[in-house]
Amino acid sequence: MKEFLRTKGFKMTPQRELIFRSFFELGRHVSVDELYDKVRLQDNTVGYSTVWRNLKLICRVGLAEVVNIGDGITRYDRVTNIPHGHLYCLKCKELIEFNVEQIVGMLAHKTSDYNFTPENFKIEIQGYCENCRESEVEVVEETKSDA
Amino acid sequence: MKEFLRTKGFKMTPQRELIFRSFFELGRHVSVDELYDKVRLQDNTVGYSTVWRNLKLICRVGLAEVVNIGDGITRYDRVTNIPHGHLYCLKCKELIEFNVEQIVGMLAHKTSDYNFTPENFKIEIQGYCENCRESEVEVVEETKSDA
DNA sequence: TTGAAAATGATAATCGTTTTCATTTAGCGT
DNA sequence: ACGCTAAATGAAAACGATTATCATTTTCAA
Ligand SMILES: [Mn+2]
Ligand SMILES: [Mn+2]
Ligand SMILES: [Zn+2]
Ligand SMILES: [Zn+2]
Repeated sequence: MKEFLRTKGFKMTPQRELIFRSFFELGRHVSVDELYDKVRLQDNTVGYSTVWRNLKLICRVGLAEVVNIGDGITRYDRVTNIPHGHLYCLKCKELIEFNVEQIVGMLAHKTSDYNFTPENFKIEIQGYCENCRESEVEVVEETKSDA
Repeated sequence: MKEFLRTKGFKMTPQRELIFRSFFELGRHVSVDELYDKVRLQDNTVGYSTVWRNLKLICRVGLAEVVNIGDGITRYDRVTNIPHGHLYCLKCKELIEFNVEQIVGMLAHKTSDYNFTPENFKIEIQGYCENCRESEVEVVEETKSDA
């Protein structure tokens, strides 16, 4: 990792190493606060700015990307070899990942119609998960009588 | 429109009427500030809060939905009969719409594997438009500094 | 070893969003 | 038409996540 960063022109530091390691341990959909908390468990001198900046760095070197589920909190998702989209449950806030390899392929083809060069694809579906499905109907019904 | 809102339990006001009309005149990807500016051209007594609240109302009654292109500004897009995705140019910030009717169909089918009930689909592709394609490489090199 | 460039940490600034609250208004029932 | 109540408004402040600032420390290549 140190070498990987060096070739990209960045230096390695103890804080950076801890932050990177902690991020990959957390794995998915990591917010700055979450990562900060995890990092502080091992070293409570690391600053918030440092965590934030390194999270951006992880993105810049292509190891993660931003995922925004609409709750106002920026989360960072490690980049996987297989592209995935997100199913976001509006009720329990669960975030399910699903394979979008084929769909990305089709989208990539579609963008060529616009002479557009894609860099990344975001496919996010909001709705209701298996468990929250029933209560969805109730909510809709309530909204009616509400009005 | 007045009747439409009344059936949903909302009142009509001169401000609301102006805001709704202005929103649909602007059409696509409208930020609060943009709408506020447009509204103020016709009535410079309308408050920012009122514009913001009515934009939310337009969403609540199903006439618009939030679109987030990652620049930190929430935009509101009128709901169209045909679902569309967005091509967002990372350089010139252009926002191109494209048809995703077929893809949404496939995604809807895919979600059933997860017993997930979709409510809405967000398909956003970041990249470089025709005009900005060449300078893409340079940009990546430049983006490497503190804060 | 050493100097330039980068990184850090504390803090403050920024900025879009949301809330608060006193006041006004819409529109229903009478 | 009138009065009432819930909704809507507008000014301002609160909020909160993100980003910038800056003095200090650290890395690493020469
Ligand atoms: Mn993910
Ligand atoms: Mn659009
Ligand atoms: Zn759920
Ligand atoms: Zn462009």
